[in-house]
Amino acid sequence: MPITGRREHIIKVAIDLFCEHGFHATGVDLIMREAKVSKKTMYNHFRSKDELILAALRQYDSLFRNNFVKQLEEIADTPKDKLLAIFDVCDNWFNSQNFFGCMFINVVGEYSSPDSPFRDISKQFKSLMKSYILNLSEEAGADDPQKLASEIGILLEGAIVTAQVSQDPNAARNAKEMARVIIHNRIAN
Amino acid sequence: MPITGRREHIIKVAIDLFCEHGFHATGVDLIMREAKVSKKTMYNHFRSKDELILAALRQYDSLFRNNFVKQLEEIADTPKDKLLAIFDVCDNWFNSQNFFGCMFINVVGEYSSPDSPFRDISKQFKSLMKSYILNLSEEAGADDPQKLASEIGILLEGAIVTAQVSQDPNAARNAKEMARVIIHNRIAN
DNA sequence: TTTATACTACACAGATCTGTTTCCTTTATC
DNA sequence: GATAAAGGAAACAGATCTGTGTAGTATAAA
Repeated sequence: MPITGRREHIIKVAIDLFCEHGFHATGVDLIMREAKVSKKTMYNHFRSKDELILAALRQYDSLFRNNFVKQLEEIADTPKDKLLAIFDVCDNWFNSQNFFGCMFINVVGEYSSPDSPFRDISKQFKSLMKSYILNLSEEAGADDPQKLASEIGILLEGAIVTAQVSQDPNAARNAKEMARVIIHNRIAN
Repeated sequence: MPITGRREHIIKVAIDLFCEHGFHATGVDLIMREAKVSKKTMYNHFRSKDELILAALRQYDSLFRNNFVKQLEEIADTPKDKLLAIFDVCDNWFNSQNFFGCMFINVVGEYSSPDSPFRDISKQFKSLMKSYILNLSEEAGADDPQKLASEIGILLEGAIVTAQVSQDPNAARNAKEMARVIIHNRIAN
């Protein structure tokens, strides 16, 4: 194990465990055991469990968004197609082995205090996702890009939760069909 | 305190605490303190914390659905109006003081094990909600009631999570507008 | 080779959690 | 009023959790 990668490695392991088992249920001991590092090392890199959670959320934030956009641009060219392709990327995500819903939705369920930093990061993540969608909506020539972006955002959240809780394999496809109708309805030409 | 209401009272208190703070973070001690009952009484009524969680989920399941349908029928008459009124009821819910998202979405975030009874109850709750929506879709004369019900369901989940995580006050209204478009698109006459 | 840094392994402290038990009091019923 | 069931208060057990401290080891740079 290269010395420089230790911190990143711990975060990576922590992300997986937090996603699968939640935040309170995932103990520091489990993380350090899975990451194969000593507790001393853990607390050398992170002052507390909360700081590790913070680091994990931050890392996952950029990781997820980069990956999401990358996949999107691989399978769609025009802004309008990209808006629709959001749900194709989701379909892959939902059917992947390690799908446990959205980490940010889940963390807000566990930490609802209005001044929790985890809430802030989650809200910011959703805001950044929406910004990207807004950009696509503008490029696609929507009559009201803000509204269309909000709507696609709701469809996205709805698909995620439906796939997670109802375990509906058609969640992404159903959301995509709605998106198609809405987009058609919200773009003049 | 009437003796017959003790069990119900504990469940009621537990529901509130589980909703606000989550399930792992809510200790048995806090519940018994808030409910003003001794630990003996708690464990006399519930074999374990898990059983209390189960009872809370079951109680909230019927409570929420009854209340939801009741509100719906108070403000809308026709099936089509009821489908739309779903999001008006949501708007009230989201703006209520004690809105911490959907208890069933939250519990699945904390207990993702495929054989967890909490998962089953959550899935069942979502299924029952969808059944009701499906009934309305049929009565409204939708071309494909199943599809419309699935779609309204996704909009509902999306609105809940958007209100909870993004704290968007327009979540319900935006979802309703989409519902209007979709319904118009899915009903022939 | 010396020295500083980061690591492992592990014991430990202190808090908290679930669940049990004890002792005593209240309450409902006969 | 006697009796039985249920509850309250609180100690307790045992597990688990976060976080610290110690002692010894590997590694990298001087």
